[in-house]
Amino acid sequence: VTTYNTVMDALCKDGEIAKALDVFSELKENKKVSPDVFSYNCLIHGLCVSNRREQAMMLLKEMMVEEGKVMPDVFTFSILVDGFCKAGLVLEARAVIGKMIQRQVRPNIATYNSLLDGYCLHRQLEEAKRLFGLMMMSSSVGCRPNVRSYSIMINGYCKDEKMCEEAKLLFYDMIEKGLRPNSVTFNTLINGFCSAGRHTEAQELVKKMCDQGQAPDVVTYSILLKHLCERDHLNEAMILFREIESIAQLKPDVQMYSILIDGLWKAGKVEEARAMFSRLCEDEHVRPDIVTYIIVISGLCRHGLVDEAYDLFRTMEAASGCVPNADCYNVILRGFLQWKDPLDAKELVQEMERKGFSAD
RNA sequence: UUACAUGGCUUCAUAA
Repeated sequence: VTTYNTVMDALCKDGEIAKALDVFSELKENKKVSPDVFSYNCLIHGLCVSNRREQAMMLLKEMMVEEGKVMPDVFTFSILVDGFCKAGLVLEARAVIGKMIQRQVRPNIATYNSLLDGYCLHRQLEEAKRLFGLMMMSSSVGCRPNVRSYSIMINGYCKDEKMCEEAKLLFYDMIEKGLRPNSVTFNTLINGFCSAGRHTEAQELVKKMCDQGQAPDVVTYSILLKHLCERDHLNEAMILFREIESIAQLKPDVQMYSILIDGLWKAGKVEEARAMFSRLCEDEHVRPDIVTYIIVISGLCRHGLVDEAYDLFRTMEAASGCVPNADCYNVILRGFLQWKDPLDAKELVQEMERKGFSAD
């Protein structure tokens, strides 16, 4: 079973749900081995990630109906709770928690963390605070907040520029409680301060991070780069980028490249933007993804270079295995509408319709 | 062998 599960998990994480489901039916028909709770959990996870929560719920039903077979565990329910929360369906998530309690399965810290995050993402900070408060009282839900819970709350507060003071309080509170902020916690807070325009404090946090033996990572630098670009400090951004490679010895990832490319396009530095995109394409550690293409295509369009944009649009799949999605079509369509013959745009719309995409 | 937190784009909506 373990072998089957490992395969299914890998398939799910690769987005190959259909194949994972095939392996699952094969496993069901197999006379020697049968699916266990791990098999169900990883499939349910895969289905949730690909927005197929209905099907995930069907699998849960299957587990609950068939007596004496495979019983859902904390993981099963928590995965579903997380799936619903990420989709903004907090009520459904709560219903799942209700179900698990009925089945005598105790929600654990991960279950609550998902719910906390769900509230935060859904702009229900008040609810998140309430739950977090409950978690802090040892008698109530039976699990105290951990580093992740704090990071989630800090992120929630940071969504609102006016609340980063509160975020900072939480940061000190966790240290007081003996929890060590990790790089995610730092990055979250640094991003919050940068977004609020409090760059000095952000820099102090970076320093504090180093002092505590947490070296800034790719995400930390991406955050700094992004805010430098947004403030039109492209030269500084480029200098920092070079230092990231030479001094910090970090390998830029797609997101970091994309941040820079976007910043360069938006600053009108056409040649530098092109050059950075070529660098990305030549870097064997990274591959441009759909977001990168959207950035470059919209950058080209913004500067009237629609033909070049269209060329890239048509070649991206062959070059990087990146299939244009609806957003990508819309970006090139906007370029056409602005710069080209309406008939060409019309043709594009028809192509979109054939693919089931709608123009916005 | 399975679940939970941080960084990238476009449009739109909301908020102001």
